[in-house]
Amino acid sequence: MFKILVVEDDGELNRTVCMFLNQSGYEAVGCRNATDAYDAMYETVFDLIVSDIMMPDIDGFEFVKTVRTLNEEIPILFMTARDDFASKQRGYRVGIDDYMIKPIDLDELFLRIGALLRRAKIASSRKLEIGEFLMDADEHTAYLRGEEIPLTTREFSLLYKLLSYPKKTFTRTQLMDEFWDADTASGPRTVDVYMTKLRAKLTDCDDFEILTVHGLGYKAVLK
Amino acid sequence: MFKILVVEDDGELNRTVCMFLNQSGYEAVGCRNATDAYDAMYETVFDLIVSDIMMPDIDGFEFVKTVRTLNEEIPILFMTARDDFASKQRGYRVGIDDYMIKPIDLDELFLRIGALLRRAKIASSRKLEIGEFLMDADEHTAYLRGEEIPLTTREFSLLYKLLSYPKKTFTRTQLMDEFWDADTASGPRTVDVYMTKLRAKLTDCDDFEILTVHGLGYKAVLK
DNA sequence: AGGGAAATTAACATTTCGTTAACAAATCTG
DNA sequence: CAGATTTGTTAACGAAATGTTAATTTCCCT
Repeated sequence: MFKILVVEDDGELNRTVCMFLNQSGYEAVGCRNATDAYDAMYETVFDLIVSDIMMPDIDGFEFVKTVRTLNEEIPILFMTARDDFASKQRGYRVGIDDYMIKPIDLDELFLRIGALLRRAKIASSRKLEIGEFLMDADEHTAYLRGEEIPLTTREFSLLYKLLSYPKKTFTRTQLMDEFWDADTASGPRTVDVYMTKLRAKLTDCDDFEILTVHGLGYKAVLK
Repeated sequence: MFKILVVEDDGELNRTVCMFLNQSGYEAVGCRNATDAYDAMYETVFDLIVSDIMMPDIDGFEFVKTVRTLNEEIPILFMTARDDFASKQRGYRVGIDDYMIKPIDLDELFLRIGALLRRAKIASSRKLEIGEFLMDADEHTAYLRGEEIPLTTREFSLLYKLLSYPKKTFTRTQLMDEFWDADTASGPRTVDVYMTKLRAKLTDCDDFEILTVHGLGYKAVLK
């Protein structure tokens, strides 16, 4: 069971995110400000932090800075309001591991959290859920509305990767480096064929789609 | 968390820059002279140095020369009071990576630092944010007020480059050398077409603009 | 070894992108 | 101010990337 700390001063959003994460199999604790968050962290060891940037008193940057002096490893995901765009104090990049722009797409939040936990080698359950579509890396199966969609090994690996990092573009080479033997002689165009096959098998899935990034590769985007 | 050393004898500017960088999510340490800087570097490993040129006792050139004997990698950005071409040349000769002229535009400083860190491959994220405009190199996407602006590969590369070094003029040849194959037969006027296309796609963006430098090339300036 | 599934290649169709060329507009220069 | 040079813009063409299908090879399992 992974513990997630949600620091967000907007009560409604805080509640929404926590409820969603709890329903998704995580153990989420919500705090309305950084001070409460420090207290919570004093009591509990969290695996990941989701934090707002704009907060009264101590803002997200200050908060992260303090957290990082205590723990350099814990994955941190920032949430920022679109209005912050103008007034925002730049600085998405430092010390945090990922960020999302409000309004928060909960499915995407879930995927990003999964990816962060996996990357942090804290290995989360290897399930992936996007709307009515479900992938289970342990069972090596995919389901759409409860019905199994048979995928071959390659198909599964590729789709799982794309969906683990929604919107992120992968080149054919990146994908092949990861799932093919280093000494394989297969051409990069092989990937194209898999994308065609995946798209064909996923025509009934309205939760995401595989997009081509011309000249680069492919990415999955949630709908 | 990236650590930045700021070497500047003007106390007010030093304080301003450090405060700004700290608010932006970096960890900035200020020194008023080279000797103090050496001490600071003895204690801490920095990821980047911002240094004045004109300083009492040991000037910027001497300082950089010494730093480079110890660390050939660390990005160094010079700040100088006047647009002195000679010291600019001399700066690059002793191994600086970038150069800004006072008065320092803090937003621009932020972007340049980001670009340097990215180039040094230390930066965790490859996002670029200017006002309401956002570029994400991982997604290969650009957003204005949250709405995606579709860019082709070339368009993306060129804009990303220009915005990483605001106000810096790039010649058509420089840009083509970087993004076109070495053996390409394309003429430099090709770049013009992309600038037209970019300007057309960015008509709604008020945060910066692409300017022509007659007889030289193009640059992006923040507004 | 043989059958079947999966992986890969090859070939062709289709789409997208990059480039050029031509002319208009702007800018520089003497 | 006028000619020369540089740049802006557009549309059309050609090249390159991708989509798709089917045939061929490889891999696995019994």
